[in-house]
Amino acid sequence: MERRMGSKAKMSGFPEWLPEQELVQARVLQILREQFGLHGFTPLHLRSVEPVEVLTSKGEDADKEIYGVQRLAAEPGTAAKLGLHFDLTVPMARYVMQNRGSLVFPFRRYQIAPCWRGERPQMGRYREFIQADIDIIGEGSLDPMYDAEMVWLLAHVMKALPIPAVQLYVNNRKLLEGLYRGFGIEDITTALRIVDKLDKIGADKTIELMVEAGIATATAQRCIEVANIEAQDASLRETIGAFGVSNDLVEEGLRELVAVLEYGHGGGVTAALRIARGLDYYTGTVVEGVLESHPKAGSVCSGGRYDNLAGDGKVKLPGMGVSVGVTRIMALCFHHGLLEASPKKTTADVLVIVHDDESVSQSHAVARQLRERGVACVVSHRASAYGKQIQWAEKVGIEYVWFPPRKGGEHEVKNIRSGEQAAADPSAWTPR
RNA sequence: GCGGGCGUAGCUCAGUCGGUUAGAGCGCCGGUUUGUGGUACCGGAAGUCGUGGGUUCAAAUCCCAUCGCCCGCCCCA
Repeated sequence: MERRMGSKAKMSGFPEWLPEQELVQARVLQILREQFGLHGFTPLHLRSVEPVEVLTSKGEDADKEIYGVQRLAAEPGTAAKLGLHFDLTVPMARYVMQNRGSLVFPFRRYQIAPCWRGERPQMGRYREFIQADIDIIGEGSLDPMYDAEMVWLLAHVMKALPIPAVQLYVNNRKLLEGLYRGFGIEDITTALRIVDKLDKIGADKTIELMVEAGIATATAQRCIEVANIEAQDASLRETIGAFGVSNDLVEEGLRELVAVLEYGHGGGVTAALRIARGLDYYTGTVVEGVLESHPKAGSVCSGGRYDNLAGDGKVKLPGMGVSVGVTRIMALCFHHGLLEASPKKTTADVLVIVHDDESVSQSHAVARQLRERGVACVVSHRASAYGKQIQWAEKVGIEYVWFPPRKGGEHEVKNIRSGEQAAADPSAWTPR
């Protein structure tokens, strides 16, 4: 059966990296796993597919971006009962509900996995993308202190990655809702959606839209004043106090938000009251991070508190989680040249030269000896001229070329960057 | 889902008021260099001009359709 795999065209929204890029991403993933592990989060792999009801129950218009999954042989015209998850939080909530009897709370886990959304692709926005998601779930209740800890953890993790600086912005939905209620706004969701466009369309247009939605001009103006607030410390209390709105939501939201700010970031996290985004299951703290150098490229990490995602009438399983948009980060960094692609296109550090067809097995023996000691290497694919073999090593970014002994001579290693060549012992030599 | 742009060699593109065998740079392969790369010079391979149809003596070029990719909106990692 002769069939060529795929077409040469890229599939929009399904990014695939080159080896040198993939190696950089692998490093990023490794750091994320190390950091998450350091904080006691357990890696947990959950399935990619969920019943459609599970995926849609917590997001109103999320259904149109969900990819349905069914057998090719399914009855034509039938709606898919299964869908690919669009984030890692919703499946995790389902899992925690199902296994709550076997889990120990507060439950911490992380998962790094692809997610799928059927949106129109663009730079940094894909239909398949890797997300690194980390959550902590409480049983009955979850101390607001965890909100602060998770935001701190997110800031810490982003700093540990080999990427340009990320600025984190936090807000609190209780605070916003409390203020908006205090202003007399009833349809909070609509108001927030409009205000969220402030950056793009400007204040005048925003007010116009709000008035169209039945909000008084003066009220709309106050909303915009709120949206413009930024703070890095408890001075936020006075700023908010000036609006003269006092209710439980405002008090609670303010307390939580200030707690996040004061968790020891030293100003690394900014409260920005314009941040209203995130999936709509968030109930309190919300956080969002952008690359300082490219804030308009969208958020590269985000998260928040969700008190009602998991649990039913009887059990309450509130959670706090954040996730890192690995694919978006990689795409932005590659596109804008924000980080060096790996100089290497392979994991090998050494290329073992093959002198001639008769000594191939000798070269393989050297390679085995090196690998036993953890030195990554490959044997040259062809006993061509040394220059050709060295050239191949150069092309894939291998720094060392190993010459097995000839005619009873010694092993030699050449560093092809420096040009240095010297005798070496395969049972002792290590790169660098 | 709505709006706009673009599909010519592996990559980036030139060529388009229709006219002989469709070009460049980079990359790739080979040679100068009788087995130790990177530079330089010389040579070579490589294209159903996205696809289908139409107009014409003649289409990469004009018309229609279709598919794909990219950008903006929406939304979000």
